[in-house]
Amino acid sequence: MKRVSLKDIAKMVGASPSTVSFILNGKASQMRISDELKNKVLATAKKMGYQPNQVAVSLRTGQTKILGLLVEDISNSFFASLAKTIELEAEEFGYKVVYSSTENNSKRGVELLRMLTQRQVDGYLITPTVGMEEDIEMIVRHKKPLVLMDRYFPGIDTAFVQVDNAGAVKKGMEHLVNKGYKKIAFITIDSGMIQMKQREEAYTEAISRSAEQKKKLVLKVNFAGGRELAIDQITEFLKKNNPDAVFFATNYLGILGLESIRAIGLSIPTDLAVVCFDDNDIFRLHLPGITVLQQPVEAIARTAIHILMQQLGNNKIALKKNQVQLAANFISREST
Amino acid sequence: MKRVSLKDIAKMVGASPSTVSFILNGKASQMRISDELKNKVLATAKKMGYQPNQVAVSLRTGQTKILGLLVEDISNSFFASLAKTIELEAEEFGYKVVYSSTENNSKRGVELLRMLTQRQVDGYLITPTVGMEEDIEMIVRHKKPLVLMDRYFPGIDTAFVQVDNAGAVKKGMEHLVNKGYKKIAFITIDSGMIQMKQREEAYTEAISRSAEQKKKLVLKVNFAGGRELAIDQITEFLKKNNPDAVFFATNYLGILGLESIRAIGLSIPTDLAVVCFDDNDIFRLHLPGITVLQQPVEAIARTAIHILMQQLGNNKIALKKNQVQLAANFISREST
DNA sequence: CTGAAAGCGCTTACAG
DNA sequence: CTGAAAGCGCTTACAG
Repeated sequence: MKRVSLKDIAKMVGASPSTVSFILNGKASQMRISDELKNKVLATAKKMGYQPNQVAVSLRTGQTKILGLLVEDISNSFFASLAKTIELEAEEFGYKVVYSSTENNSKRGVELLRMLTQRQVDGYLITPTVGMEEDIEMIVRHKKPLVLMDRYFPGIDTAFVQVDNAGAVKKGMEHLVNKGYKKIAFITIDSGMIQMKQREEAYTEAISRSAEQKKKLVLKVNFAGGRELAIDQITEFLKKNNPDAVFFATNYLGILGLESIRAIGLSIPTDLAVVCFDDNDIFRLHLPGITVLQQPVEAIARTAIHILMQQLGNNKIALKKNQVQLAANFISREST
Repeated sequence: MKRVSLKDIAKMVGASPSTVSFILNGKASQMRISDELKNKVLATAKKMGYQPNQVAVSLRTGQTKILGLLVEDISNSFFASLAKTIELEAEEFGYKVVYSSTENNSKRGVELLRMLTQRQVDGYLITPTVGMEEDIEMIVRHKKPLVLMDRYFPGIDTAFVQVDNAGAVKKGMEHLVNKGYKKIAFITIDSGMIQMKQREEAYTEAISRSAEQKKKLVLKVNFAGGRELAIDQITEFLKKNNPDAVFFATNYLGILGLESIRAIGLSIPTDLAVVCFDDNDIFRLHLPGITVLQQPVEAIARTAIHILMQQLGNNKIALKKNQVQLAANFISREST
């Protein structure tokens, strides 16, 4: 069964395709088309189950009404809720979102970006990885609507929205210091991306200000070997350095860290206090509950969409800034 | 900066658009185009950063090379990893996947389905909700490639892939019975979809076979009131009926249930044993670990893609069946 | 008030 | 070996 086209309907009612197109697009009165013809066309379209071919519409109008969203990993809870909120927000403006995961692999990221370009998306929402600089610059040069999220490239002038990483880590560190912890470790990943640098710098800064702790204690976990090896790295680090508190720089590090802490047999917070960046069902349900810096995911998504919509000329509200940092929420639980 | 088209390149090198098209599509030798021209075209395309307009290609060829995936909720870990595996598998066959969440809302589901149709996806992978019957039938009538996942409509003849729900619940119930539990409750949702019915029926069946337990003990949680109210329903049910074991029918019910159990102050498994359908980071990390029936997510995704590819005529391997049930993995932890 | 025509950017049978 | 032409299904300025 072939799908019915505009032309089919035109033939059926004995009008021209253009007239049918006007009617179906709600321009009947504007084009002073008779109500009789209008109703006939509408009825026929409905009866025949007409669905416009969006591919043709897109080619003709130059607009796909699709936004391309690239996140690091859609199966990570932070990115999943980011994607979900963005999808819902975009719908409000009549846009559909297609999303994919870069898996933090720049080759994959670049390929996906090109694919989005070839599919003619109207705008881009990207959490870039190292290595995507050139392709991002290309989008900027083409003056395509673009908002980076969670991170950005300091050397490239684009809109972006992220959590205030420095402020969040500062808040967490102050909490630990005030509670009297004197040997606070920071566990992060070996990444060149700005958001991880910001977090680590804030830790370094906090230590340099501390009267009690003189030495940084940083582990950069290498993920190349997979999950088990990552846990081993954390275990070894904790055993060797014996900190009294640990700050995990991302939610997945925190999850691995909890496994590691359990394997060693340390009890939280007596042997070791724990703070983690990003909230998560696991941290809430864990016994004891884990103290976290929760990212304002919904606000990040909403802000990103608003900035993008402004670039697309779809927004009434004029935003002042297109480079935004939003404060994290400090949630104190029993782990500290 | 406008994007460069085939025609631009043709003009640039002084050849016709058709020749350029053949070269760019790797048909140069087949069309006996001179190596000189070929290299010139390739070099020019590269230099000018040519990217084919897939919208135009799709309109012309009638193929988008896009699959539409509709899951219940992408921020649920089960569906997130399903989506991820499907995306990866589809890539192997040269297809891109666009996905969305129905949120178990049939109106939304139907709208999304139409949107996929209008976008001319080449095939559909759907976890349907109640109320999508008509639109699913429409797809079947149009003979569009379609595979349902996780559930299906008994009255509509489509391909589908799901876990063996009955077998999984049976396995879990036998485990509980063998461990000596005599008052086993089943907590599920108030859903008309087949997969939930299958799970509940298997519970009923197990109870009817049991020598020790005569009466079913079933709670159907109503989600309309949101998360907190759902927890309240579980709390009240557990307090009132005081079972010695509870079987949660989905992962999100299990998570809510753990909160509820904690709120009541019951200890697992002494006061109450727990088994849950679907595995999850939380169940693995929970103290005590939660015994689960893990769905073979990757196998489900792979099987679904293979069936779809067969329908699309892309597969070498001939599958015998297009309605598949796959066994769950029983993972015993400390909660039972 | 309504229709014929051009064109979006491609691919591919057809002609030479 | 290469080019001119048709056509995918729409939208929209133009003509009457």
